[in-house]
Amino acid sequence: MNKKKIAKLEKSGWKVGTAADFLNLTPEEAAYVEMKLALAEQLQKQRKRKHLTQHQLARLIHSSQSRVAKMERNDPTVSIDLLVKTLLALGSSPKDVAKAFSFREAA
Amino acid sequence: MNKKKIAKLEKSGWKVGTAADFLNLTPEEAAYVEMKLALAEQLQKQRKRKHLTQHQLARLIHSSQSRVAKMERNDPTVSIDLLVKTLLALGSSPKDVAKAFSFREAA
DNA sequence: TAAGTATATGTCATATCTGACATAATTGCA
DNA sequence: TGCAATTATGTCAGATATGACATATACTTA
Repeated sequence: MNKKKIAKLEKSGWKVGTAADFLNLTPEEAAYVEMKLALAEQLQKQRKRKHLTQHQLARLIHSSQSRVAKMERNDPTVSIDLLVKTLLALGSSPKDVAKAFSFREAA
Repeated sequence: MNKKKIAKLEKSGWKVGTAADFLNLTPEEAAYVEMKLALAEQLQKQRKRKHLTQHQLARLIHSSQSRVAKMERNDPTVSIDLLVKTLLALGSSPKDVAKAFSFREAA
């Protein structure tokens, strides 16, 4: 499964169900994109809870507004590493991150 | 905190305590390396449980024995993404990964 | 001891991720 | 409506991660 295809899925399909619903994703691939999405959603939630703009969060983690936007939009160029580091910077504990890692609220 | 230093810490200090015990790690940095270490340990555990050699696991994930070794040794060039993908390939569920993500047995 | 198997380490070319920038689209509000 | 603030998207040069290879070290067992 190539990355472009996953990116497409991420853009069009996310919000209506789970990644596993889509074509040609192996269970591992589906689990992986699900996990990334869960982290992305948790990130936005935490940012908003702290009443930060993307720009402010970007400064906090020495990154840029555009990259924060990509994180929250689950852009395929964003790594789990970056998502995790950002959640930690927002004050999440490893346990919080672990929770975000495996659960995701229905949209 | 630079990467070389963390690599050093990972090599020398890990096994006797938690990363947070060491100098100059911010709480986020400490949490990050702790999480990576927990994933690395879980990975080795799962591989051994399945009676796979590093070489066999490498073939399974289309990687190389040396990279598997680096994953298990927590080499700083290994990303969380790769660790997570590998755990999923070994049959772990996202919940399993989440557990590994936040807990770590004493050595 | 030697030979075979497994794991560890160093290096490198290539692939992927990164922050940054420009700019577009969206949102909120007077 | 218009304007300011915020968020989204495309691009790129530099940074980091990757698989692969060579080779070293460790561990069995004959």
